[in-house]
Amino acid sequence: MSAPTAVDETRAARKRRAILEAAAEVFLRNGYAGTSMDEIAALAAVSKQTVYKHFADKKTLFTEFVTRTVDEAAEPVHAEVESLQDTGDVEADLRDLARRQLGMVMRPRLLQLRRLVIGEAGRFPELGQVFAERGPLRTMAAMATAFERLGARGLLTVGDTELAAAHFNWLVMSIPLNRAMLSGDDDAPDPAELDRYAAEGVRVFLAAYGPPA
Amino acid sequence: MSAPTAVDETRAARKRRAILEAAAEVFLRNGYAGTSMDEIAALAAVSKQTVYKHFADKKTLFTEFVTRTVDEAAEPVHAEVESLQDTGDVEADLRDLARRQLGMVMRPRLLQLRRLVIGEAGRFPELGQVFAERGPLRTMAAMATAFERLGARGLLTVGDTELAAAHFNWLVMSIPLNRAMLSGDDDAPDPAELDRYAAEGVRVFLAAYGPPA
DNA sequence: CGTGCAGTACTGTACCGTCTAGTTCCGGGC
DNA sequence: GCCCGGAACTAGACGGTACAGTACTGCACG
Repeated sequence: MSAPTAVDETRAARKRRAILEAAAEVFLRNGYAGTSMDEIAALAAVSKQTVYKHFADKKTLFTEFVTRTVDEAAEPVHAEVESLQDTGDVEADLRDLARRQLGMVMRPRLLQLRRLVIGEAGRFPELGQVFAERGPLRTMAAMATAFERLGARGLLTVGDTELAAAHFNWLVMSIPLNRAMLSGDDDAPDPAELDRYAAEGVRVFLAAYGPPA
Repeated sequence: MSAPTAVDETRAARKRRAILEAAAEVFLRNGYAGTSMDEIAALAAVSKQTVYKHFADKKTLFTEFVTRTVDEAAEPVHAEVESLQDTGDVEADLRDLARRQLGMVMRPRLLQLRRLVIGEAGRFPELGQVFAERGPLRTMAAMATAFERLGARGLLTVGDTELAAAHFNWLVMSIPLNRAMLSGDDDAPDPAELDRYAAEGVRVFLAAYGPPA
């Protein structure tokens, strides 16, 4: 009967969640300055009083929403990386990993969030930091340790593993991600295209960091 | 005596320029929604009436400012690329090119502009398109033709020249650029660091696209 | 039955775009 | 060199709207 919404949740907690969900939608659509608290309250089907009961002010609600959303989005990405270091087929598994990460990063919601955070980075620098640290930086750190292990097994030739991880990451993601940042269009791009970017990125990566000839 | 301001300029043209310069500063600092026309007028030392004489409304002023700034910033980047195709030392010249482009893209003003355009891409998609087309896309297209020539000369091994240009571009720029996008900090990064990103990017690029062994 | 919430009015501020009234600039005729 | 007429500009008020955050009343849910 009840949607994804957990039923055994105090009324207050339910309201709080409704507010955060509404805030997400409106902030992502209209930006920080373009969003009004009235609109959020209306969309959450909640009185403004209640909004201010849960969140001190607009800024607090905004930062709460951003950090929360970053965490939700970042979580599933890291798990994938772990399994990489025990791979038997480096190329195939790298390609798989690349493709999956691309799929994650290019989800419409995450694209919108990235745009929002970048746009406000000058005014909310701490949000940019949160986004970077809990998102890409954490993933790349995990990747760097995996690369280190693969290097020890003789399957990769990496000097600076951090740099290699960054190169891998951006070889795969840069093209579609940067295009998406500048075009307002958030629809998921053609999967075949993403396949291609993943494969070509991995190819270039392995040419530079592959096992010694 | 007279500052960079050209003296032989009609009064109207002078005012117009003052308005655009003020708009640049305020928009870049406070974003579109966070900027008021009063503030621009005040900073330009001009009455609001005059602002509206020159620009129909806020949106018009904004788009005019963005397209103008994009053009100014993009121009010097393209010239560099041309000379590449006649190079004698591919690696050295690629590294040089990479380093110079990095220096261009990482200028504070251009970083702020990029953030602004990305942040508003959902609401002003045409601006994102302008930015992309007159900026990175044009540079990459020029690079692709240079690569084609270098391929013909046997100095590179490129199949898809467009893809190779994109890979080159992002191998060099992604790391510092994406960091800058998310940290609010626009100060030019350590030059030695940029040297390193240029060199390492070129190294990886040549491993994949270098002359046949 | 009492607390938490809806509904809504309210305060104070800010802003866009227009308007008015007075002032300065500037080129052309003498 | 001097003056005039019109265009451009200044300064600020103003209407209309929107918004952040507060206050208050009554209702219904737990």
